[in-house]
Formats: sequence, C-alpha cells, structure tokens
Amino acid sequence: MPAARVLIDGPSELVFDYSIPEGMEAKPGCRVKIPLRNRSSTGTILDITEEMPTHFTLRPMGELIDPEPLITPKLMELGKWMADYYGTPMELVMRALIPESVRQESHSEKTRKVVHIIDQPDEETMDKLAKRAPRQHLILTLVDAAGGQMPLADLGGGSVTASVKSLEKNGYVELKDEAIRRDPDEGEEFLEDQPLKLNPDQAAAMEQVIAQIDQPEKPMLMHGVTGSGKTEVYLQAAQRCIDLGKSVLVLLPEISLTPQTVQRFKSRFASIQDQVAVLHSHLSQGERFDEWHRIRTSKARIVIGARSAVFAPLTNLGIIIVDEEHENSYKQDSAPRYHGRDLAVLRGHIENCAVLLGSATPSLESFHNTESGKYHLLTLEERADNQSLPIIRIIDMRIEGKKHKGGPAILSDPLRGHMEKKLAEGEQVILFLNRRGFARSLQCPGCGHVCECRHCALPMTYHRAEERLICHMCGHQAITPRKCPECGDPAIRFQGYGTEQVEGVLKKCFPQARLARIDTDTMRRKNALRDTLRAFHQRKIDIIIGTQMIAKGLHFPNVTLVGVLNADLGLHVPDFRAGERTFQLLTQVAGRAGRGELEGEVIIQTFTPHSPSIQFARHHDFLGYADQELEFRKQFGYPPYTHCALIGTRSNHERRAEFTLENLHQRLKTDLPDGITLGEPMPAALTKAHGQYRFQLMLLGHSARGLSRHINKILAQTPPPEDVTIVFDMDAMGF
DNA sequence: TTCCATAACGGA
DNA sequence: CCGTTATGGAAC
Repeated sequence: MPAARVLIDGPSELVFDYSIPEGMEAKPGCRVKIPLRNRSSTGTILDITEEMPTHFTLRPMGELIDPEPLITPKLMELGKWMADYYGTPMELVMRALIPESVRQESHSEKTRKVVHIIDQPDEETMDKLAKRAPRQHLILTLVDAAGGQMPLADLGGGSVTASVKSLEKNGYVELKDEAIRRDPDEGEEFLEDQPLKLNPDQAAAMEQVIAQIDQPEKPMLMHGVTGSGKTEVYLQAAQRCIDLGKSVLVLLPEISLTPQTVQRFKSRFASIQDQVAVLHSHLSQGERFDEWHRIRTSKARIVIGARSAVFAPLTNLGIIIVDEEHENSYKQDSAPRYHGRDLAVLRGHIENCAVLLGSATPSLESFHNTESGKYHLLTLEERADNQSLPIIRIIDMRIEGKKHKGGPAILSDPLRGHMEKKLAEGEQVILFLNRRGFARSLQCPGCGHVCECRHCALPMTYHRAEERLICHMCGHQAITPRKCPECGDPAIRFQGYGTEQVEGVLKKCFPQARLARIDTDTMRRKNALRDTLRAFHQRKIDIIIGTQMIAKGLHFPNVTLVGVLNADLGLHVPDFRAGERTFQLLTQVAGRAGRGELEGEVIIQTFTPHSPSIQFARHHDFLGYADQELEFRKQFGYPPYTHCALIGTRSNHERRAEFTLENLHQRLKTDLPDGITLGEPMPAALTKAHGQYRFQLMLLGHSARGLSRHINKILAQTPPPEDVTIVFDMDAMGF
C-alpha cells in the first residue's frame, strides 16, 4: 500500500505520512485536506512512498482540494532542489511555487451570467410574447441575433433579470455562469507586427537556437551589444516553439521597468493573444489567479514574467529565455533566496528544453560558463539597424574640480555645453546618477584615490561612530586618514549628492527645459514610471534625470546625449562585483543613446578615469573587461571561481546579533571542509536597518553543494536565541 | 501551528 | 483537594 508524504501548511515544517483512501488519485503536488490530531488541516503531497512499517497505523487523508496536482512533477523536483541548495524550509519553497491567491481557497474564477437560448419558440408564440411580454420578446430577438447566447450584462443588466427569469421558467432560455478572464491588459490593443529580417549575426544565432530547441544540449548565452536585436531573436525562437506545439517562458528583470519588451511580445503574438500570460508583482490577486490557471491548464503557452515566473506551471516547454540575465533583480531577497536565472537553467535541464540567456553585458558567471564549455556562446556584434555605437567621452572630474573654487560642480563644463547644444537642436537628454549603497568609501577629490583594504583590494567603508575604516569583506580595520595617502590633499572626504540636488542644479542651468526625475521616491505612484516614459517618448520632456531605473532596455530614438554624473559611486562599494556592476551600468546606459537616426553621444564624469570598468566600457569592450575582471576574481578566489554565501544575524540587541554570529563563526570553523574559505564576522553595510542591528559573515567555497551543506548542517545544529534571526543567502549578490 | 499531558501553583 | 495556569513534547 502506497502512502502520501504530506507537508502540512504552516510554519511548523511538519511532514507526515497518510494512507491514501481507495480510489483517490493522489499525486505529488496535490493540495489535500488532512486530519491532524483532532482537527483538520491542509497540506501538499510531496511524495507517494511505500508505506513504512510503523508502531501505529497511518490515518487516511481527507479529500483533495484540487483534482489535479497544482505543481507539476518537474516543478516539484525544482522545489526540492531549492529547499536543499538555498537551505530553505519546504513550506517557504511551496509558497514561492504556488501564488498565495491560488493557494487560498477563497479565490475563484470571476464569472458572469450568460443567457443561452435552449428552445426558440415558434413564430406564433413569439407574436403572443410580443403583445403580452414585449420585454421577453425583445430579449429573445436580441439573443437570437447574437448567435443564441449573450451575457446578461449586455442586455441591460439588473432591469431585465425578471424577464429573463420568467423566460427561463418557461424553458426557452437558460442562465449559465461562465468564467471570464481578469485580463491585466484589459482594453489595450496590440497590433500584430511581422517578424523582422535578421542580420547575419542574428541569423547565425537563430540557427543555434533552433538546433537547441530541436535537441536541447546545453544553455546558450547570447552576448549582443545594446541595440543588436536580441529581442527579435527571442521572438522568433518563441514563434518556433509555438509552431512546434511547445510552450515558451520568458523572464525579464523587474517587469514594470521593461514595458517595451512586454509590448513587443504582446504585439508579435497578438493573433494568439489569449495564449499569452503575463506574470508580475503588479497583478491583482484575481488577475494572478486567472493567469496562473490559464497557464496550468495550457490555455496560455507563452508566459512573460519577472523572477517568480520561473515557476510558471507550463508543461511541454520548448525554451526558457532570460533577458538581461546579468540583472541583480533576478535574485530574490527573502527566503527562498533563489536566483531566477540559475533556476531557469536548472529548470531547462529538468524539462529538457532550450535555455537562452541574453545580455549586452553578461554576468561573469555566465560568461565563464561559455569559456569552460558549459554554455554555448552566441554573439551579436552588429547593431540591428547598422547604427554605430555611441561615442563615449570621459571627463576627468579631478581636473574639472581644479577649474572651480570649492571643488567640482555637479555638471562639468563639457557636459553642460553639450546639453545646451542638444537641447537647442530639439533633441533629448538622459542624465544618469549612480547612487548606490549606503556604505560610503573615502575618496580624495584631488587625485581620485580611494582607501582600499590591503587584503581584499576592495574599498573600505567609513564608519562614522568609530571614526574608522572597515573592510566589509575581511573585517580589516584601519584609522581614517587626515590627508590623502596618495597626494596629501587634506580635502579627502566623502561626497555625495542625490537626484534631487541634480534637479535643482538643472533648473538653474536650463530654466526653459522640461525636466522629469525618475527615482524610487518620485515613481511610487502606480503607473508613474509608465506615464513619465510615455511623456518622454512624446517629447513632452527634454531631460530625464534618474537612477538605475532608467538604465535598462529603454528605447528612445530622439535621445542623443546620455550623461553619467558620477560613474565612481558604484565602484567604491565594498563588493567584489562593484566593478562588474559599474561596467554593466555604463554600457547599458550608453546603449540608451543614439537608437534612432541620430548619432548618440555619451559623457561620463568620473574621478577615476583609469579604472578598468570605465575604460573598457568606453571602448564597448566586454571581452576585454571580462578578461581582466576574471583574472582579478581568480586571483582572490571570488565567484565565478567559487560560490559565495552570506550568513547574517539580525537583532534589536546589537550584542546578541554580534555574539550569535561569532558563535556560528566558531562552529563553522571547526571541521571546516576543504575548499571553503571562512571570512570574519563584521557589521553589515547597513549596520542598523528597521531598528535591527545586522552582522554578516561571508564564505567562499569551490563546491556550491559542499558550501551549502556545511552551512546548513551548522545552522541546523545551532538554533539562534529567541530575539535573533539568522539569514542564510547562498550565492549572495550584494553586500 | 495547535493540542494535550503534565507539572506547578495557590486558594480553601 | 481541586481548579487554574504554565510548559513542553507530539502530531502521521
């Protein structure tokens, strides 16, 4: 007799076996009602196992909540892998796998009443009705003209209900409940467009993609410069899968920030619009419920979504596409802390389908996989429209600063001059402000020198309270220098300004220009971003000033100048990926310029013009950058040559958080497996957030599984004190 | 998580 | 002595 292993809902992480009643189709992934003690509870079947001999008899399960499993067996496999790899309770994995609105029984399909004619009266009866009950006659006529069925609401709603009811009583019509879709894009028109002709690069890539769809072998990384037409390759790959009767999963970072890509998919597949589902965080619960069930029942075969859409319950997958695969937003920042791109690759393996990662600035992890032969590399070198890449000018702010008293201005003279010119010609400008992190490093405004840790070659963080510099990688501490160690300038200090200040300066410099500021503060309102971008597109705005939000995937033909105000800021954060991120950001931002007929120009202001991230970005040289950055990573044992895990403690009591982490550190140290480097406990970059003190500890390990096993083992043995929470982040992305 | 057994406590 | 409350282990 087989038994069902059931994960009981709730934070208790209980897994119990139940016997399966005769005739019940219990499968893994089914949601079930189960008896627990003297009450009833709900849970999810994890496995069907052979009944183990026990000292008691198993209790039988209650009824199935859904007749079919909510989770496909393959997604179940993915879920189990996640729970293990990311060290997450299965309960939390289940919550990630099934949206809350689908889990809750309270949600259901939205229905409307539809009038169906089941017995059209003969003419004689109709004549009688026309005299005695003109309303009923009219209804029958209208519904008949509409083809025998019509939504009640279209007949005039409430006021006709009585007439319909009596028609129903006489057996002429029937009122049926019919499910209607809550369409997130209700009322939006998508005009079908035709596939574009591929240039030679695209065609070569496409050939490989088709081969992988037909016979999946390994994931593909498509490296295509900005504007090289990666999306067109995605679209044609998707079309290919649809033609083969297979389904398509498209992941985009922060879907609300990439409306243009969503639009292109919706337009291309406008003729099968009802087979396209969109999943993102702005859906209402009802919309998500509908989209999810449309996917689960194979009504929708193309799914476009953000990170969590990697769990879309598609079957018969042909391809999984991950656009802008380098984006950090693919990493979930609460448990289960999965990486959407990594799970996409794994899911592709489980589903035996093609996986296509795309980016103009691939992550070093993915790129390294092409070098080691794990992935195929596809390259698009030409811009699709044969436009040349924009010319990038670097402005050395150290020199600029000497021109003005009181240090450099926010806008350098060259940038200001170019802006005046472009605006006079009626062209548009994007200004980009790199304002990252709370941790501030010390940079000399005279020579650009940044205080770095001598062990890690990473910028040290200034801690005001202690007046000290601390390395957030290894914990090394140093006193704060009074003068710049390089040039002796006493003006060494940290400087910073936000979008708001820039806006003020712009208003003064360009009183006529129409400005819009895009950052998390101004874009809180729903649709605010979309509206602003639309206005910019319609040229109702001349200058956009914004943070990372505007770096991604936007396409504005009339933008001919992009300015980066402070390319350094993101560089001098204590994170071994800081350089990579800066390179990505600059390249992506630069790609926003000159996307139309007009040639684009980019001006980058920096205090460290010599930095590789800036120099390689200037020459649009990803390969060169990757080469030297990989060398650095290899030398210091950072990813992609190792896996990086972060353990954090949080508590209202500073001491307890610190002590708990030190304790963990001790335990991790004993019996430390080979190939794992254990860092030192130290305050987190955000030392205090939400009233909680935070400490963190980094580990690097050659084997991901070995690393996660060791940590999970120790964490399981070391329950934290009541007022301390422990966070474990496998393959952590930002520090 | 919820339930239940048991211990601990305290008023009479 | 017995009812009330606190504590902790078990639930399949």
